[in-house]
Amino acid sequence: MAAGVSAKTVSRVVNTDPHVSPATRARVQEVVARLGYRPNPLARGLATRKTRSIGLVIADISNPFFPEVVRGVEDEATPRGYHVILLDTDEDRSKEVRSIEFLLTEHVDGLIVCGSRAPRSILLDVARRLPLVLINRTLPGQIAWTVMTDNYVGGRQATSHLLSLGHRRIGYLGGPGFSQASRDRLHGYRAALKHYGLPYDPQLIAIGRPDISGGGDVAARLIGLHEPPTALFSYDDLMAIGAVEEITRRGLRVPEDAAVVGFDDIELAKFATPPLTTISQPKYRLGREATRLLLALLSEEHAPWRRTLVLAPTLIVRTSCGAWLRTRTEPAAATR
Amino acid sequence: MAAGVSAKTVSRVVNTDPHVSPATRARVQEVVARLGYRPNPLARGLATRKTRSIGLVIADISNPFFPEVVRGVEDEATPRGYHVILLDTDEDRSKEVRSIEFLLTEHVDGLIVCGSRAPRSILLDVARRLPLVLINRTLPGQIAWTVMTDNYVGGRQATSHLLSLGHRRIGYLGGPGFSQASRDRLHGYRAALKHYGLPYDPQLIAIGRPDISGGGDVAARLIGLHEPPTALFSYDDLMAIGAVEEITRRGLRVPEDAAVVGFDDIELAKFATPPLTTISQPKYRLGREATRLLLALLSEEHAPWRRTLVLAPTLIVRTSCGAWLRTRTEPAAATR
DNA sequence: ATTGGGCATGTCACCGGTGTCATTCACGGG
DNA sequence: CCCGTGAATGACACCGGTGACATGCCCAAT
Repeated sequence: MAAGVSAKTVSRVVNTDPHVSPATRARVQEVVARLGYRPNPLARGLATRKTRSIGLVIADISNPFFPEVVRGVEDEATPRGYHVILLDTDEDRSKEVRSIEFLLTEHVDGLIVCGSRAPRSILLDVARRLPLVLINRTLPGQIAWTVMTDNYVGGRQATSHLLSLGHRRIGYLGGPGFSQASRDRLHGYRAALKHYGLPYDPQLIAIGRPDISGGGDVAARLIGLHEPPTALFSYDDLMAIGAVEEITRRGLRVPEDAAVVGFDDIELAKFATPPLTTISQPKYRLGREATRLLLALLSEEHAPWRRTLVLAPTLIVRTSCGAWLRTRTEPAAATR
Repeated sequence: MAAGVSAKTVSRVVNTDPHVSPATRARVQEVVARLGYRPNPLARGLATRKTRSIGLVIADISNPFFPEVVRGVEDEATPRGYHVILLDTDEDRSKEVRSIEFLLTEHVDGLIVCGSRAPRSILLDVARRLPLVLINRTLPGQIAWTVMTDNYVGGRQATSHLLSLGHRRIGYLGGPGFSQASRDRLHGYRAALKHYGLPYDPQLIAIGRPDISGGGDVAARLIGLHEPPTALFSYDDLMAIGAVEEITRRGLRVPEDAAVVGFDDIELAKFATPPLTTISQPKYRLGREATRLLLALLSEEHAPWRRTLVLAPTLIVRTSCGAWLRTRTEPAAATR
């Protein structure tokens, strides 16, 4: 080549192979810099069967929960030379499956799926083919890894908060039925009821699209009940905001006529009217930890022995539950 | 191969080359389906020098403006078999340059840059190498294509709205100095002032990070002025919300003590307290049109002759300007 | 002086497709 | 009956790197 050296030696220099003499290395590096040479990732990928890319499948980039996760993933992956192929499933189960298939044929080195609704069997197949890290979902069989918020605890916290404020008829605005996170939160909800010795009434559970309009729809159904709930626990903040909107439209007030708790703690929750009491998830950290885990698996140094990393949720008390009306812990004026 | 046919013929079938007999085609297709064969995009890319991927560089995925754009891009690209490599520059100029370089070595077929702050010369170089579509930024020389909101008009609308409400001292919370969108909006602002026969006072202009805390900082500077403005026009909604926060913290009220207009019309604007009057950008369409344009360039059928597509912004009047205080067009209770 | 071992470097096939051109074959016209 | 023509198909090199292995060389041990 231009440096009077074989292609192979260039390859060695670029990949910092130790078996190169310092003199040659320096010479090659000089030429590389001068020519602005960049190895072709395609050729490299073809030869090594590694693309240094990871697939990231999320449910809906328009839901402010996900951009935080994406940032976490990127901030961890990019500095280590991995790039991220992001696919949005639009909360659609079959689209998620297609996205995953696409990423497989694209030969990503590993996969992160956040907010998965795909059938278990498919994910198991995938996990057998390449390293798979799930966010807020688990898989049986020690094949995939998981990073999640403790959704069960989060659901319990939210419900207990409402119960402690005196509510006895609490509705659950559930997310998609295929969502494990939604089911986990529901379990937490039931556990809290049980703890208070209250019966579980399936009538008070309704599921819908996890966005603002979906929240409105589901809330409308529960409010329309013969004996409507006095409080709502929502699968996510967007649905909660939709619910507040729906309640307000009916001329009722939040929290005086109906209390609402959300989940996620997106920025909107803080600025909504009234500011939304919610369960905070460590969104950025979920992305970051999932990626850290995935890259560790890829470097194969030491596959972490723990298959699941559980992060703690936090109850953020604002005003949509009227906690201050009774406990006076937070004055009404404290909007932030 | 398995179908008793050469690799080349399989290639022809997969690429729907017309020079294959129907019988052979059917046979090959059957085998392809049975074996679940998928062409390796890397090998293909190596041979054809086309990767069927496009790079998308955005400033900050956490800013709700961008996810909408991203969706637009994906919804247009994915169905046509292109995939999107998304990179976030964190509003950092040099990071943008690095991201673009990365995408070049990654051999994307084309590039979309949204919210660009990179030096003009670099973008010109890029545009000479591959099709480049910019969102909300232009380049001289008929080399790159542009899809943009009419930021000049948007700036004028916002400022005129405030002027029509009687404000005479209007501050501009500017975005990053390298942002053409911010400068364009400033020009609109100045044009509106001029139209009203008012002088342009550079003291009333301050720039900062285009996020909530940045908006708070910049607002604080303007409010601290000897003779503070009575209204603020903000580069984007996040800054506007930060400004409202800052104003409120000082015990002042919006809109009574200071009016605020934002830009973008993100969801937060609608739900903020008070609901934010803002200039709406067709975010999703920006992404969609940019991609449509880029893919048209890639298919080379007919490079569109118009280099620039300008979309119209819309003034959305809510309550943060107190328009209803004077005009009574929108009652105070109309939160949505 | 010979030999063996380790290091630096090169050779060559191969990753999995596609572009170019050659080959084969059927068919119609002279 | 022969030949030209065009359609179907295949052979082969190549895209740009890397893995496996070979080679050449220097030096220490015998």
